[in-house]
Formats: sequence, C-alpha cells, structure tokens
Amino acid sequence: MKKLYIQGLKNKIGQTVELTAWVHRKRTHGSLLFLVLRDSSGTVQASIKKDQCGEEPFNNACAVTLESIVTVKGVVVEDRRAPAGIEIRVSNFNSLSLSEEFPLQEDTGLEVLLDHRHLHLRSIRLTNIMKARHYLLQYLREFFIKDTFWEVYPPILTVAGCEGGSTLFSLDYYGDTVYLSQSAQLYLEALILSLEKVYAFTPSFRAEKSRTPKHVTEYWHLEQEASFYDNEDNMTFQENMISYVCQRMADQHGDLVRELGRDPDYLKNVKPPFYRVTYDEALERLADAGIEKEWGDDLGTEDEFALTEELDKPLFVWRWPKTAKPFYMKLDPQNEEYVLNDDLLAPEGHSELIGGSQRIHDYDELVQRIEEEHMDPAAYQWYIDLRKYGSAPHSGFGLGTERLLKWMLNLEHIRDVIPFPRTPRRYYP
RNA sequence: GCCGCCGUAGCUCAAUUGGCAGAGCGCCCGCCUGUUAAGCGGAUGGUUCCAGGUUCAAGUCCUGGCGGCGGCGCCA
Repeated sequence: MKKLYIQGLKNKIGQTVELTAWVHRKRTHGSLLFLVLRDSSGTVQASIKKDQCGEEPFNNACAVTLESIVTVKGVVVEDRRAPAGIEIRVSNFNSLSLSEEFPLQEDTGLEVLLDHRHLHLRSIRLTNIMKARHYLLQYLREFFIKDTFWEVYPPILTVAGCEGGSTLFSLDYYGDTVYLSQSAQLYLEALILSLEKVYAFTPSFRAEKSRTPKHVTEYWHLEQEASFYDNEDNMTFQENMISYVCQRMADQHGDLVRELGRDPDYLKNVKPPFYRVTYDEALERLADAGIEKEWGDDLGTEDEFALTEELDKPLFVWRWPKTAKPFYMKLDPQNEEYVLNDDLLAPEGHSELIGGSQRIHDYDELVQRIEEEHMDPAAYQWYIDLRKYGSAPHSGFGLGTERLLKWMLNLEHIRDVIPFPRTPRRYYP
C-alpha cells in the first residue's frame, strides 16, 4: 500500500523512492518525458529518459493518459529546472490504473465543471479549499472545547421550523409530514438545561429559491447555545471565536490561504473588538450614504455592502426591531420594540456570517410572543414546556460555516467551499 | 418569485445584412533530451439545445419549451 506522499519528498533528496500518484500533466520531448504527478499532499515532476529507464518502461510512460495512477521508482534530486525545485529521475515505471480521456481541461467552463463536479474535485484549487475547510472546523472545535462546551447531536428530521419565514423541505414519514432541519437551535435550548454550554455542527436546509453567491439549499450550520450568557456575553464569544480561527488559519496555513487568494496578514488583523453599530445607527449610516430605509426593514444586499465594503474586520449590527426578527428573541427591557440580538456581517459584502440573540426564558413572555406572531403554540409545546422547569437565561447563535470560509479565503461563490453544492437548480452530482 | 444573459466539434469560442459550418485547445499519428498549460507538422471531429413557423435559403428572424449562469428579493 501507498506509504510515501509527495509532501515528504523534499526530505528524501538523493534517495531512491517509489511513488504512487495521479498523472496531473504530461509533456513529451522525444526520448525525454515529463510527468507532473499529483497526490493528496501536492505535486512533483518526474523526468523519464529512455536511456535511463529502458525502452519498455519508457514506452509505457509515453502511453499513459492524464489522471491515470502510476508508480514511479527513481532518485529524488534537486534541479532548478523542475517546477518545485525537485524532481524524481525515473528508473522504473508502472501504470496501475489507466484513465480514459478526462472530460475536463484547463479552459473548461463553469457549466461543464459543475456537471462533472465529481471529477473537478481533483483540481488542486478545490483540493486546497477542502483542506482549508477541514482546518477551519478543527479550529472551531478547538475553540469550543477550550471553553468547555459540549458537542451535541440534534435531529435532522423535525416537525417545525424556528425561522418563521424560511421555507422547509418536507418529506413523507410513514404517512406523516416531517421537515429537514433548518436550525438545531430549539433542540440546543433543551440541552443547555443539562449541559449548560453546547454546540452542534449539522447540515441545515433552506428551500428558498435564492440564487446568489452566498446561498445554497444545504449548508453546514454551526450553532452555539449557552446558559447564563446574556447578549453581551454572546457577542464577545462570537468575536473571540472568529478571531481565534482567523489567527490559527493564518499561523498554521498561511501558504494555503495565500494560494487561495487571501493575504494571511489580513486574517492576522482580525482581532477583537469587532466594529459595532446598533440597528438604528446602521440606518443613520445608510442614510448618510444616500440609502433611505424604513425603520423595521431588514437589511438587503446593497445595504450590507454599503456598511461593510471598506471594513477590515466584521461588523456587528445589534439591537434590531422585534418585527424584523423571530419570536424567540428576548425583548430589550429598556424598550420592548427592540430585541437583544446581533447579526455579524463580514467585510467586503461577504454577507451575514452569524445571527445570534439572547432567548426568551420566561414562560409568559414566550407564549405572548408566539401569539403576537400568530404562530401555533401547539407546534412548539415541548419548547414552551422547557420554560416551566428551571428555565435559565441563555443566548446562542448560528454560523454559516461556508460563508465564514468564503470570506476568510475571499472566494467568489459559496459553492466553491462545498464538495457537492446543492442549489435550487442543481442537486447532481 | 422577478429581471437579464447564454446554449454551435470532447472543451473554449467565431461565423458580416438571412447566403458553402470555422478556429484554437484536447484526443489520435509523426518529429523533438529540460519542459513548466512546452513546441512544430498532420489527421479526425457537427441533431448549431428541442418543437413549430417565416423564407428560394435559418446557427442567424418569429413563437413556444428545456437547460444553465448572473443580478435582485428572501435568508445563514
């Protein structure tokens, strides 16, 4: 089995190695052949000369197609002429799995790439993005664990939504209708009454036909919920968390970040405190920029862009009108037209990363808000029930993982950070 | 849901006012011992998205449909 990875070759200068990898590029020069080989760890050039490896292995190498898997044996040498400064001088060659003609090439357009996503994932760029995504999740989990949060596992099949307006995907459940989860929040609110501080990392589904660079119908939702956190604690946690993962990514994988299009120094600069404006202040800023909004309106794409395009760190927009937000958010005791909440907006119009709030923990207040919103209390009975038995004040938030990574890597489209993106028009492959 | 754009060779795209269906790249063949998406020569390759219509003649114009992308709205 494969024991050697390309990444490790730089420590084997002068040694003879046997490497199994994919054929990434092929350049022929008569009796000299270059193969650029690729594995999960990187690429390396192999040079194959007829007079050094013999006629039959050479001819086999010449016949190999792009994306075939091959095993080469040879000595690792430093050579300034090679793309990465080192190459393998091949003395023996074997083809393990000959590829048919690969449908994708350098100038392939978006539609064909998306149709062949299962093959496009072999690109170095998408491979690097998948690695960055892995690291991001590692650092997020690190942050929660250091702060003694418990990871929990809420259901994906649910009976009711929690985001009021959002559209749910429904499916048949032995004759009943259930829905794919759009948020684990309500379940986390049950778990914080035993574990106190929890987080969950789950798929969430939104059936809206949104076609923008920041929407997919299936995304990975990181949700936090904590007893005895007020809204201020909640916002502080959010900015510390975002800062932590930016620092870690820049420190540990600056080269990866740079290659994908973001200067690691940009991420290094993302430290608390983040910028903060209240909703009312945000409307004033927009008015100064010539954008007139009705009080109570949600912020649109143009508004978010105007507020964040010049920023070097995320911006909290907090204390929103209750009419613009869901029923479970705690009303501001100073003025019950507002809720104790925050939206965290990424710079450069990369959109909303986080929505969070303090939650209503009082039974009567919750029932009243559900009635005000003309919702059916019966659908939320267990959730309301939680407020009867030792109900702790608490706060929490939900983070769109893909949006966070899209901003951190400065990518054009959210589908780039997902191996098999689902949009209203695409669910294959 | 609304608005816009696109659909021609395996891929990326041309095709003048409606007048013979083209190029580059890839695949295949040949040459080439230092290439970096190598280069040079040759050959192959077409249901012009689908269905109607107008016309002597439609890739091009008209009607309808299908598919995709971009923007807005909605949302994380």
